[in-house]
Amino acid sequence: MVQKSRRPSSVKPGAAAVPRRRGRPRAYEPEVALARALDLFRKDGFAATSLDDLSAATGMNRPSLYGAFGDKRELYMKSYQRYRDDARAAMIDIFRNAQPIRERLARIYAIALDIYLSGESGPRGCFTVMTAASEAVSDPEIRAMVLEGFVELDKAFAACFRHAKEKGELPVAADPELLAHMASATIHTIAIRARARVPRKELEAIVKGAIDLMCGVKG
Amino acid sequence: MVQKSRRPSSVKPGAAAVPRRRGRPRAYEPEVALARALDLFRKDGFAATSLDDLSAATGMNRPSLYGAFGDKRELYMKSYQRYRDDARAAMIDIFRNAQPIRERLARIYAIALDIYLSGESGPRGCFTVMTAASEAVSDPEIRAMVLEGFVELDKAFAACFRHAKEKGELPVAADPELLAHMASATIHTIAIRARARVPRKELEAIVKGAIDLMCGVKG
DNA sequence: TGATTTTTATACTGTCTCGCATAATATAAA
DNA sequence: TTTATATTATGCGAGACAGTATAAAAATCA
Repeated sequence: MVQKSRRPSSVKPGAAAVPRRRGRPRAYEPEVALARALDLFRKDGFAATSLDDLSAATGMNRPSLYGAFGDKRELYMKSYQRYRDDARAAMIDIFRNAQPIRERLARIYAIALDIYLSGESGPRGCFTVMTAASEAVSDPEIRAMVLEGFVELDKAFAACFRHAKEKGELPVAADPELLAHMASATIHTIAIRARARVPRKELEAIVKGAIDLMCGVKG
Repeated sequence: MVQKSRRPSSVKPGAAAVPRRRGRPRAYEPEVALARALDLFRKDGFAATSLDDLSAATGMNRPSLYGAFGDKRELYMKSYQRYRDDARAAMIDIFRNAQPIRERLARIYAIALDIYLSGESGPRGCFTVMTAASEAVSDPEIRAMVLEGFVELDKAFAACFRHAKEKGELPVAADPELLAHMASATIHTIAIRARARVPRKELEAIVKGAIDLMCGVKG
């Protein structure tokens, strides 16, 4: 459960030779460590995750953690950014390739459910929602990040609905921004319910109903 | 900021004489103390709220807290039950008196917003959602309470939509359970966004859009 | 080889944490 | 009064916690 302490000296052959750093080499890969930290934070949240836990999970001792990521709060914020980057990467081609709106929404929610339901010791939900529910109230900087997360999702959905409307898939009276809020609401409700271990089947039923309502049952 | 240490000896005149307890009288009223504890938990959550904080807020010293409510976890669970009782009480006459569905929903969401946006140091959102986002994953008993909270809300909304359908306010094709899930989703999204300090106006716009979508714009 | 640089490893510090043990206090009953 | 009971008040103790100081280790450079 620890990063292997001696990394293979192999360097990608074609890649430009990285000018070997000067001192003792790192025993960890920052990307891997950050992913492990994110795993922990997603499960228990900021306050209930100790530096000892983080140290054990990342295989880094305390001073290395500080050197690499700063204090606990900074590590949390970097973990959150990483979460957002991962989620964005998982969705990127959906938002790029234009498909029929219903298909598009179905794929988005399927990926969201994969993210929310993953985790060895139970589903972990959406990290944006978790952070909103905890640190966001008392920490302005974290609150700003969370708010940005909400807005980003709203905008992405709105773009989908606008596109669909132009294609004539939605009634002319349809309001893309409003529909986007409902699409986000659906994301939020399945994220929260996932943490209470509502089974995937039920969450999928909620998603299906939401799509029907937003796009019209006949589609 | 402390409960007055000597309570007025006045007993409700008409009420049956309470057979005075034997030992030293309590310096606190359990109901008041529980409300203060709930206030704290709603703001910072379980892990970030210390017994010292709780002691200060309730005006009870540590042993009294333990005597009255058990350990921190028990106090948290009792606070949560109290939250649910309060919310239920605030909604009771809405779910009893049958009104047009749109009016009914509007009133429910207005009360919900009052609850979510209250708090001296910023909006605190919905305690059910907060608990789902934190303790629910690792604590089965708390998870069960949270799940119950979701189900209770879903059922209450479903009853509203069923009633409206019988009255002919909704299309015959309308599915009350499905609409209930969307109504709950709307609750969840405004609860979460409230904690990120989204202004009330915006939350009200989301609510209005959701009602239009669920009930049909023409109403 | 020796000096320099960067990271790891160990251990420490002061603070906070929860839960409880003990003693003081205030009431009712005998 | 004295005794029994129920609460408050004080504070202890073992452990967890975040962050850091110091020393050892592993690499590059000269």
